[in-house]
Amino acid sequence: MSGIGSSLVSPPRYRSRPPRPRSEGKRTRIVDAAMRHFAEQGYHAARVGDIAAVLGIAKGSIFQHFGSKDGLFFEVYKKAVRSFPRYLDAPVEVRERGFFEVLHYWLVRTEHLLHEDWIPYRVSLLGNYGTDLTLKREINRFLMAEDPYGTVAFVRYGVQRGELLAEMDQEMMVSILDWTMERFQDALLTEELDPGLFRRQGDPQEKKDARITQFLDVLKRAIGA
Amino acid sequence: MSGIGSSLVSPPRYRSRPPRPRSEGKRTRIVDAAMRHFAEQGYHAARVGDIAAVLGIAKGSIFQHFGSKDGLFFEVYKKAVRSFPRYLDAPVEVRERGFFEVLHYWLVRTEHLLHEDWIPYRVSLLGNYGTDLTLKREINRFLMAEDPYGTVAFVRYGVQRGELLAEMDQEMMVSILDWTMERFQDALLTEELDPGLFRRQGDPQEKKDARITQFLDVLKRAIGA
DNA sequence: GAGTCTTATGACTTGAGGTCAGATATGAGT
DNA sequence: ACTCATATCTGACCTCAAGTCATAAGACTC
Repeated sequence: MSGIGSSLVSPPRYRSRPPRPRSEGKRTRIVDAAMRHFAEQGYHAARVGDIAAVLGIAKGSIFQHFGSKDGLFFEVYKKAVRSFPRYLDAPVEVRERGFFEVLHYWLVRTEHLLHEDWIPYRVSLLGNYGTDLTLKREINRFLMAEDPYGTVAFVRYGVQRGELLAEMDQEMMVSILDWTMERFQDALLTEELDPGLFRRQGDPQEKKDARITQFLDVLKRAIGA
Repeated sequence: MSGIGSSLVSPPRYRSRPPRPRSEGKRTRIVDAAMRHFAEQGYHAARVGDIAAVLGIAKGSIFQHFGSKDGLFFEVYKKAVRSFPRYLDAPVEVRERGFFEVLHYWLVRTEHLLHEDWIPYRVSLLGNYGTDLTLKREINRFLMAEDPYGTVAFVRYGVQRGELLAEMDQEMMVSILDWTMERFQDALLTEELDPGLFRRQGDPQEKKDARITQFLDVLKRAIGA
């Protein structure tokens, strides 16, 4: 844990310009193996040496490519988050039914996506709550810069359709949506990934559905037109 | 970072029953020094050895008392959070003006409290976002068990006064309040403690007040009667 | 003041992140 | 093919902080 912010982002010095294809491929393989490892072990328990061993390469190699454990995790986190769908990626017929139908679609859907591949979800959980404030700052910068879930566009969409309050500050609505959706999904997901991490223990399916509906009602009242 | 959950909570084995007064006093002194140190350095950069050095005691002593760095931090975190006021600690005249006036009171007030003593706020930030999922789980258990801000009682108060929706699940309202208040306060506070940690950079005071009003409006719509 | 329990000490062990000089591969130019 | 420059890989090595533990010191009881 270096703590030097800059070393997090800037890759090794000799990377003067062109990332050779061989290098690019190896980076990808490292990130994939690391993603799995972080997801399984958690940030602290994960060992860079173990990741190298799994890949059959030298530990030093990983540090050449990513500079530090932080740096490696940051790449892993970005890849994980980028693999998630954006709000407006919902099917057209869902989108046509409106803003809150899209939200409903994704809330229900998240659970299925989780079962298909829980690894990136665990990584995003780690990035959001389980690393270090220094890293968290990088992560927040990334989330603000990329808006990976497309929340901004989604809110604009809701306003254009007249489903969201036109007179409310859009940035406020984006924040509210980000905050509550993240927490609500964490609460749903961690029942399976990390029992006890957030409120409540596993509920039966019908209660989950009821909670989703209830949660959407709250949101509708909060920012709906 | 042991990762063994139990070692986190259960202090050293020989603590069969009665915590002698001498021991209790020393624990307190260690926790206070550690709180300052964690707040200043962050979780990872903080060194148990440094804390011991400041106190002029042996590092081993700290481990005797708290078992691990995690264990020490957990105590520090609990103390920090317990030092915060509960919602219903607001002055009577504010309480009489109603649920949302109490919220407003604390949102404005938080900034002042922060300036008086930023240390526990930073520690709570560390506990919420900057340590480890294992520790985070303990922390969430603690928050659920103790409800240190008195959110449950506060929501009940709002319902009794007829200011909150009687027909909505109270636990849902508690969650919504916890989630959004925490994040909103983080956003306000970290502008000063950790610029760039959350959305937006420092705004002028009048914009902050406007945001508070706006945020309260959202909450009123969301869960208000 | 002997005996017993509690607490403090600091040298020691462990182990993971990180470094770097040298070995090795790659690819272009001739 | 051969050379040479550049990119990449390696693994022994270093650093440093968490955590351990045998021993010493203190405190309390009778």
